[in-house]
Amino acid sequence: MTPRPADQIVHKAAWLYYTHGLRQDEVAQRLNISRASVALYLRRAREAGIVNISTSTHLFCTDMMARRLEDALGLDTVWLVSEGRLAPDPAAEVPVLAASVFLEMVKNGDRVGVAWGRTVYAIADAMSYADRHGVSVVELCGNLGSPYAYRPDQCTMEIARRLNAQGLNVYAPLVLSSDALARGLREEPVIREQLDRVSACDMALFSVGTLAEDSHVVRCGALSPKELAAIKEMGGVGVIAGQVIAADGTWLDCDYNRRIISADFDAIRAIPRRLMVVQEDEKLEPLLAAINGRFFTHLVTTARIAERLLERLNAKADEGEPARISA
Amino acid sequence: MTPRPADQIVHKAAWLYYTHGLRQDEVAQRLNISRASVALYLRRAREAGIVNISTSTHLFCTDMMARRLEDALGLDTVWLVSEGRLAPDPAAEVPVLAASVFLEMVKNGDRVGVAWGRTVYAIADAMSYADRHGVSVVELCGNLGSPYAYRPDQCTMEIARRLNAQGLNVYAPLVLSSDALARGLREEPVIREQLDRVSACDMALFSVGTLAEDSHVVRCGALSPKELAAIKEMGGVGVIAGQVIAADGTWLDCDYNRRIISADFDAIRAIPRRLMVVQEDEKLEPLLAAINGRFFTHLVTTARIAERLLERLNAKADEGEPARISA
DNA sequence: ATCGAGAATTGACTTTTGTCAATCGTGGCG
DNA sequence: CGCCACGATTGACAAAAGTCAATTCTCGAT
Repeated sequence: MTPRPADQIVHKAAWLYYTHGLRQDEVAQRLNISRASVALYLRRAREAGIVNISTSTHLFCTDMMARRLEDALGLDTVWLVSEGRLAPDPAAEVPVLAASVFLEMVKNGDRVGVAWGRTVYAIADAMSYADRHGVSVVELCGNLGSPYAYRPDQCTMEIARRLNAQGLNVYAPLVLSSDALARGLREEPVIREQLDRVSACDMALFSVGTLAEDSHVVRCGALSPKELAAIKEMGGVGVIAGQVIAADGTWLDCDYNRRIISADFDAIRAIPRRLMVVQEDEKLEPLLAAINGRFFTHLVTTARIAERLLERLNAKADEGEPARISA
Repeated sequence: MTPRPADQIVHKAAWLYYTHGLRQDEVAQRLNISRASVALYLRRAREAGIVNISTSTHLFCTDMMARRLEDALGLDTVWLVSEGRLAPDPAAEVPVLAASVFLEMVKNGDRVGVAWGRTVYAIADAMSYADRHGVSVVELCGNLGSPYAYRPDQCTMEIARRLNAQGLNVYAPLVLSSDALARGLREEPVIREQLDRVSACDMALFSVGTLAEDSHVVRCGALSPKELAAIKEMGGVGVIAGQVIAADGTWLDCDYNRRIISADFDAIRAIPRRLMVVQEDEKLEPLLAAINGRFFTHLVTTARIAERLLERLNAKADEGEPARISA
């Protein structure tokens, strides 16, 4: 790869400025260009990810509530955003924090599984560029062909781009029209292989979906309002990687779930580090279900949700039913 | 590591400033402190590693290496060609890159000194035509009368033609049969004047030669295999503008060198911009010698050579002998 | 050769950041 | 209880960085 002269000078300016700590006018002098150009090049370097600036997320796991959640749920680490001067709207801050946490969690050579949805997309969007080696990003579930704004493959590819990693998509639709077809497709070697990659992941990133009329699965066309009602009737409370789960965190045995191409829940649970991100207050119930299903080991959410989570856990504990929830 | 309360505010300031891109005064307002404090906290955050600013190593690894070489050798600019789709054989790309680098470096009215050799000839060959005014191209050393393919005057004239410049040759053989004759010739006013032109050059272009059996100096007939062996015995490792240099970059005091008509090393070093071009892996040792002799300010070579160069420099530095190499 | 569109570059100006002496607050000690 | 010492904080100024309209350069089309 012969360097283009244009990039060369941008990189050089960034090197002198950030690595050597020269001032812009010194850089300009060295490169025989105007200081204004240096400022321009530096901006480009930042935008192109030649320079990475990351901030420690330590601040958000110092909360007492975060500690209590970790203990109560047996989680590895919990990060909480509380409202205050720092974050006028905590929910809006969640993807930003999640992006930083995610970057801190990804190590060189990792294989990372990502699900999809509005939350995951927002995280991808907030993520800064990072300089990882040998990372691959794989989809945890099938795709949606429709021209929906947050397509699974877009999430995957965008995150891969930011990590300078390889993106691997699943070449199948998320939801098929019949059980039989889905079963057949799952047995296809290509698809089989792609889904098997999941358990070999080093970490995973996902959110949990709700089962409301305006929820993601409905709006993206995977689930019709009529089906939705039936599924809720049967005990569905949330969505993990496209599949419906019951309140106890188990796979719901329903027609819809049988028509899905997605990672097996056991395969997901085999991934050592699994980051769950929850923004919306409405996701409390689905989140509780995900907890019961032991879907995640790390959590980023708002203090408000954490509070309500703890209330619910304590209530359960008082009723003498701690077995399921406190792992 | 429980954070001290004092660290909390540093974290917050860093988060708002670096992750959210607020200005210092905005951060100050949010945290109810003075902007001066924010500036102080941010400095601490950087020093404590709460924020991490790094330049990408993977995405621009050849650029990184170039920057490191520049730093280690105190060079003005280093350009590297690495293998890739564009250049299956990086060495073959070197003259092409060198030609465009050279053209960028030549300004109207410049006097350019060129040495000769296969590399320089290849550069001349790869050079596109440019419309410079008042440029003159002068030879850095005497000529070879023999019908050798890459004659010094051919290099000079070809480059002059491409630059629309005036070519000035040295009207003397490169190597004479006796010390005395060479000394006499050097005192000739015409020759004297021609060699004196060298230090008045604005830039120079050259490569460094090896001292192998099949090397340029041998094949062109300047040096017999027997003489070659003797010279290597005496510590010769490379050739600059027809003259043999030792590993430390100094002129080798030998019979051959005394019979040469070429530019004085101090005159060459007086030229402000000096472009060294190295294609072949075998030239590592001669190149190291040329570095020690501070013969060049700009370098075009392959990533492979750069890598080995850095290894060697680091090895030297570890042995506590950095004085010579890191200028 | 000439022209013009679009990109790159720059000088001049504004905004933001860095610095430091002066001030404030706090805890230890006589 | 007052006083001192010392780190934290700040206001004011200097330095550096950001911005943008004007200019120059580039390159392709006529």
